[in-house]
Amino acid sequence: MLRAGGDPERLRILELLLSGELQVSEIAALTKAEMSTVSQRLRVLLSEELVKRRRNGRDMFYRLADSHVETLIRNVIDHADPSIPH
Amino acid sequence: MLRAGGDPERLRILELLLSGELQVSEIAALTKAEMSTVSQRLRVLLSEELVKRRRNGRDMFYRLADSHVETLIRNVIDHADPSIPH
DNA sequence: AAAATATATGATCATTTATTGAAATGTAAA
DNA sequence: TTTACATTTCAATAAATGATCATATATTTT
Repeated sequence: MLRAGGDPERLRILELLLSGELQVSEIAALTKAEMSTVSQRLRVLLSEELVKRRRNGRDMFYRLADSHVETLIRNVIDHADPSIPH
Repeated sequence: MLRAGGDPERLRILELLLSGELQVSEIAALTKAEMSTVSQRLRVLLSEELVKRRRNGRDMFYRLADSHVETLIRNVIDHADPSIPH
């Protein structure tokens, strides 16, 4: 699970999801990566249950899996830079 | 930082340190690994500031770096298996 | 049903990362 | 001041990981 969050690009996705649901294309745009790359990254995060997803028509919306994950990400950010307010 | 904790063997060391300080030889014995291997793992944890160390004579004692790390580890354990009491 | 859009999958390849034994370092004891 | 002990570093090999691309699947629109 930590390993899944351990890649900078995947962590970046988790951080983006702190603000709410996003679809793959949105994440691709925000992180400037190919959709297939993003899809791969999401697959890893999904397999470690760091994120969940729901389908809406042809879109797939991803979100953080639960409050543990949210706590974890915030905790990591705080450890990395305690000066950033929560 | 997450990557440092993302290796199962290194995470195992962090878990052991939840209970308090340990010296390298103790960790080696507990995890059944070569001391040089343990030393390498500790170096990674140290470089990401997940652990700190102090020297006492020829022994080197390692401990978790701070409360963030402790929170992080407990949070990970809880996410992995919420049935384990804290 | 075909076309268009959105996402997922699998294979490959380059890069990173981990492990190990041997040599080196630092500390204390004889 | 030699010897022993604990830990670290080094260099080499072995293994795991991530990016990319071509292809596949799913859903909606026409």
